Amino acid sequence: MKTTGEILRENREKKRLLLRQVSAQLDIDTAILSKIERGERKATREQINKLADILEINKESLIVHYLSEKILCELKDEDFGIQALKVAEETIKYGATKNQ
Amino acid sequence: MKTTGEILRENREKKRLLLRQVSAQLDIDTAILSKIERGERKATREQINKLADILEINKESLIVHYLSEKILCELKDEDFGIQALKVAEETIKYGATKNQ
DNA sequence: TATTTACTTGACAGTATTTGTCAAATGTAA
DNA sequence: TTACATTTGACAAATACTGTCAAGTAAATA
Repeated sequence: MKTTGEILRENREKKRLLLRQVSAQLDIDTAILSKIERGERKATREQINKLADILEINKESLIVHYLSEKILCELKDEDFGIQALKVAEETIKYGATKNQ
Repeated sequence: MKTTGEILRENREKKRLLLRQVSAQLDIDTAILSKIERGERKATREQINKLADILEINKESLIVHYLSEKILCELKDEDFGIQALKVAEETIKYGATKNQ
């Protein structure tokens, strides 16, 4: 599966936009956006929203991509990651949010 | 479903241990353990390991509980949380780890 | 070849969040 | 009352996050 960064870069290039142009709209330095696209940094949740608008990417698909990448990163060294995901999924479905 | 904190407290009381005794083994103040049990703070990953040992709780079940709670907390305000979980699950199953 | 332009890299700074201590407050039982 | 367990909240230290900046690379072009 493509990384979020890859999707962002592909879509930016498809629109013929420069890092400079997009990062200006995000109000950050080009350096950060460059790193985000190459996977060296993570975008913030807010930046993802803006990027979907700027690059005209379907919001749901971008967000789902971003979130699942974040979750996978958190579980990458865990032996019981899949089990945890399943429990989390069941809990959401069941409706019991019960968060802090 | 029970919270991680509830499980920890139940098991500590089952073993007739005081906060003081357990927190000493964790090398933290009782205040923190108290907060962890009441869900006011999260345990660290390392503390969860130690707690499973100290309280003789099945490691897999405690870890799964802890991780899924963490994930749910992260997704609590997300509209597409379930979708993200499913994608994450598929990605893990598929074997493509591809993390940063 | 020298300039220009886009992007990349790494050192660094400011801020936010996490993780903890401590002391005082509360609750409870002897 | 005293003693002990737990809770609470103010605070401090450590860590992680988010960004800037300036110098570097690479490719196109005057």
